[in-house]
Amino acid sequence: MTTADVHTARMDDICSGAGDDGRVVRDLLEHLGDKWTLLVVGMLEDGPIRYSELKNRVPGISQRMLTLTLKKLERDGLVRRESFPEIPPRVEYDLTPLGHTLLPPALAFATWARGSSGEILARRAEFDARVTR
Amino acid sequence: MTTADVHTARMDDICSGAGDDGRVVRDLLEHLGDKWTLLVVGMLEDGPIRYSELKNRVPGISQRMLTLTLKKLERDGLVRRESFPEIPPRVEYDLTPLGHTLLPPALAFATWARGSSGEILARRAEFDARVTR
DNA sequence: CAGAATCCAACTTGATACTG
DNA sequence: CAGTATCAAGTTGGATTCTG
Repeated sequence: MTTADVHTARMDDICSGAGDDGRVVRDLLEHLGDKWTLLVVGMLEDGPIRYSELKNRVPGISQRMLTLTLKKLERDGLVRRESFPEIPPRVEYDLTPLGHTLLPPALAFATWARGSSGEILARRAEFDARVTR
Repeated sequence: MTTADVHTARMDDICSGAGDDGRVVRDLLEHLGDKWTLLVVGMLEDGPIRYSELKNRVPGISQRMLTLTLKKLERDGLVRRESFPEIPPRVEYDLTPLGHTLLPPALAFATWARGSSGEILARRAEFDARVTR
C-alpha cells in the first residue's frame, strides 16, 4: 500500500463491521489519539534520545505522562528502550522499524492541523457568536 | 503543501515551542483524537447522510456521543448540518470543504492502523509475556 | 426521528513527594 | 538521571429517561 492509495481507501472498508477486525482498528485509533502519543513519536524521529532530552522537546509534558506514553509505545513495539548501567543512569529511546511506519500518517495529521488551525479557530468563533446570541 | 512534503516535515517544526502556534496544533491533535471523531468524519465521505443512518454506520456509538461529536465538528467548521422542517424530523450531515481536507490524513492513519494491527498485537503479547514472568 | 437532560462509573492527567 | 507511588481533580463515555 502506497500513499497514493490513501485517497481511494474508504473508512467503511478499513473499520468495517462490529467484528474483531474493525474493532482492533478502532481501538488503535483511540489508543494513539491521546494527548501526547503522536507528539512523542514525532520527536523520536531523529534516532536515540535520552529521557530528559525528550522531556525538553515535548513542551508541557509531565514526567508521569512521558513515562506512561513511552511504556505504552514500547509495549506496542513502536518504541525501543535501551538502558545503560551507568551512574548516573542513562536511558535512550528510539523508534523501531514499525514505529517509523507511523511517522508519515502522524506527520500528515500534524501538518493538516497546523495548516487548518486558523480556519478552524475562525469557524469556532463564528459558531459561538451565532449560538450565544 | 502536497502529500510528498509530509516526508520532509518534522514534528518539531510543526508543533514548535510553547507559544500559541504550537499549542493550537497540539490542542487540535488531542481534540480530534478521541474515540469517535475520525471515524465519524470518515463515514461522512459520501455526502449527505441522515443522523440515524450515520448511527448505523458507526458501530457501537451511542446517541449521546454521536450528537456531541457532530456538534463539535460543526462548531469547528468541518461538518455541515441541515435540518428539514418535516414530521418526522430529518437532519442531514456532510463534510464542508474544510472537512474534506481532513479525509486524507484520517484515512492514512486508519490505513496504517489496519495494516499494523497484527504486528502491534503480537508485540504487545510478547511484551506482556516478558513482563509477567 | 433526532435529539436534550441527567446521572454515574471509569478513565486520564497533573502535582507532589520519594528512590535506586 | 530516570524513574515510581500516591492522591486529587477533571474529563469522557454509557445508560436511561424524556420531548418536539
